[in-house]
Amino acid sequence: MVLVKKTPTIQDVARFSGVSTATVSRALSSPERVSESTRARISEAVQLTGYTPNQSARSLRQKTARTILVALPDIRNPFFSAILDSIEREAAARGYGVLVANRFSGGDSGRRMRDYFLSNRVDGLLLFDGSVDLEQLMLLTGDPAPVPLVVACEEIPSAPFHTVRTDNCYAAEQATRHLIGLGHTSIGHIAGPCGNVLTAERAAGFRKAMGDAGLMVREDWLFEGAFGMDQGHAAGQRFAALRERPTAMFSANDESAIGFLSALNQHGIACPRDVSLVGFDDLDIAAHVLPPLTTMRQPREALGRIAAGALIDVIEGQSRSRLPMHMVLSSELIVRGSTACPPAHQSSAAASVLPV
Amino acid sequence: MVLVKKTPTIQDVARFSGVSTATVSRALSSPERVSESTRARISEAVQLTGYTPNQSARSLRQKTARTILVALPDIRNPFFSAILDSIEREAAARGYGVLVANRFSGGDSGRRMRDYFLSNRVDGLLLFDGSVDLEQLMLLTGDPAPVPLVVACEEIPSAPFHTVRTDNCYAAEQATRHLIGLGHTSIGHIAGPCGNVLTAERAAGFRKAMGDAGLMVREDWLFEGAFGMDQGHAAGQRFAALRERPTAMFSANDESAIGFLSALNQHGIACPRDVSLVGFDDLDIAAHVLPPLTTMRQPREALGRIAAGALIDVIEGQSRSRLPMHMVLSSELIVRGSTACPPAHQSSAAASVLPV
DNA sequence: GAAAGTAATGCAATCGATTGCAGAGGTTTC
DNA sequence: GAAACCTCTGCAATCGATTGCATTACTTTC
Repeated sequence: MVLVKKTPTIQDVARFSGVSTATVSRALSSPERVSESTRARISEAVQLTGYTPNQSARSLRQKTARTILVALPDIRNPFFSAILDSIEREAAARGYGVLVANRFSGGDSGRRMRDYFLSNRVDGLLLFDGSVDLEQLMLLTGDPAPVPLVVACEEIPSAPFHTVRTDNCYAAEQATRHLIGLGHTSIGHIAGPCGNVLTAERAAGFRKAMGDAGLMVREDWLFEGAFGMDQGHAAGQRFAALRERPTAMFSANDESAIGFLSALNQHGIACPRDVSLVGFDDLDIAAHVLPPLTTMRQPREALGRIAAGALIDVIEGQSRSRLPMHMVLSSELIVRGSTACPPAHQSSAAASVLPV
Repeated sequence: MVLVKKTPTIQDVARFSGVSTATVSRALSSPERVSESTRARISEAVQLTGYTPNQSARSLRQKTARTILVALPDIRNPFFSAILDSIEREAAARGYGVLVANRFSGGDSGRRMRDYFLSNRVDGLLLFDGSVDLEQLMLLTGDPAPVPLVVACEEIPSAPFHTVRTDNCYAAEQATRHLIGLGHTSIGHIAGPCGNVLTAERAAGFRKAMGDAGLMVREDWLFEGAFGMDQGHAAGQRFAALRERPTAMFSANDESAIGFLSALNQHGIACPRDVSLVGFDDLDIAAHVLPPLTTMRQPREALGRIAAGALIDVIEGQSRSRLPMHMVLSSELIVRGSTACPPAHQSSAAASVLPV
């Protein structure tokens, strides 16, 4: 009694409109090659049957999947989830689906990626995780014709791919200069996980700004935040235990900074009175912690959009240049309440007043 | 000179191992049907050629995509990104890919979903967005054989699908009781966006706990937080402007609560001294704001894992029951620093002491 | 008015894996 | 020793859309 409706195929449409499947296919993909009247009959039949092309059949024939793979280190990180949002939007607008592969590092990541391509599930890869083993993937094709791949955020030096990233080094420099401009001379740094390219770049920017200003970088004022709130908190604990503390800190990301802040509070260290703090990323939360966090805003929406667009351009062979392009987006300093002049300034001002 | 390596097919493996493609196929999918020696030769050839089955061909023949579609209202929301993380893990473990469709509501959502199924791109749908139009999707098949679909978080009453969710109403009740247990009698509520099922359930739990305790719910102490930090902040502004304020607030989610907190701080209203605050979700950030947020922890990891598992069971026809199952996970109260006894208690205690 | 050109359409091969059916060769059963 | 029954394997159809080539029926050109 139950009428099992088969999902309509191109055959059904062809039968309904009294033409061959070839004509139906052409009517849908290159309408100008089909006469007006036939086209009308076909689109009527499409309406009637509710036909949608079978993607598997199309993929098999055309060897494209109309799907991209996004490999992320940790999707729970709000930094990445915002990017994924804009990737998804751009991809959907261009008719591509988005497959996510999370925590995409570790031993067999190369093989897993390779399988995605070999099994024809995806046309391209958007890689946000620099720790992935690319060697395996590179085996896929000869060197001169690598798989469509765009590397985002992380830098993979000398690889023949487009990259999209923000200028971490310069941004870190700017963040540090902001503190220096406020009068701070003793400044520490909460770094990311070691081995990470971002960590290295941001630390380099910090050192550069310090060096340019003729300030010393004290190794005991460098903490590892590893990009997590808990690790930032731990850094805060160690900070509180210092005999001599810097008057300002630059954190390599907002999450570390927020964890750091919460530890400060536990120890009765006030921000920005006792210590100024600059974060990195401008997560939504940054404006809402106490005090609101001064931070370097990363253009997350643009990053995802541009990376996805570039990848699809490569897939469709529309990439403007044959050579790998390296796109660098710039960050913006957002000054909020977590930075102020150093207490030393005030006391030295006081000192210079009192003796008079 | 460039050797274009074609991606290896089952034909190549067959040729290498001197058997037919049928045997190779069987060796890979049901090894027990192939003799030991042949199997060895085949797996050697697989190694040698680096063969991976073409998923499009397989999908076409078997009418399965080994992919699920996850429809989310907003992936940037950390609540959802944590769930997506566990979905992805569970799906990957069972050999399924995860396609994400973000902001999956609005006019044509039904048609978009229908197309995903009709085009054979996905085998099932994990729906986190109650505002999606299911009618269109239901047209796909007869009523008795609906598409594999699991509805998570949101409740769609009387629909013939498995659902996985947390007991929002009871959890909200518990959260409110926690405040009542501390001695609060004037309690307000920051609600979610109106029209949302979660909003309604959490508000209902709030009202239930208040009613059970014989407490009045004052309509001017109900704010709309709409689940965003900015809206929570706005609610905080309105709270600060009240002539008479409640001594405690229950917020329908952590983000609203955090926005609310930041507004309180701007107005010099101290939490928990002047007002206690309970959130909902236990985002990572909740432990790191100031004061650390008391909140109802949602079992996010379990939610994603169970929902994905249930969906794949349905897809593979292993679903234990033919009837829709309604799984309800329970939440846990995490008491942190944002809740305390009401100031009224202290002053009344003081009052009762002083006159003596 | 013949040759050439063009527009619209159909035929049938093709993509790569799966699977129903059948056959070959061997073993068990009575 | 014939019938029945395995086990292992191959043949060829099949899934649904795309596309190179061929065909038909006009139109244009000189």
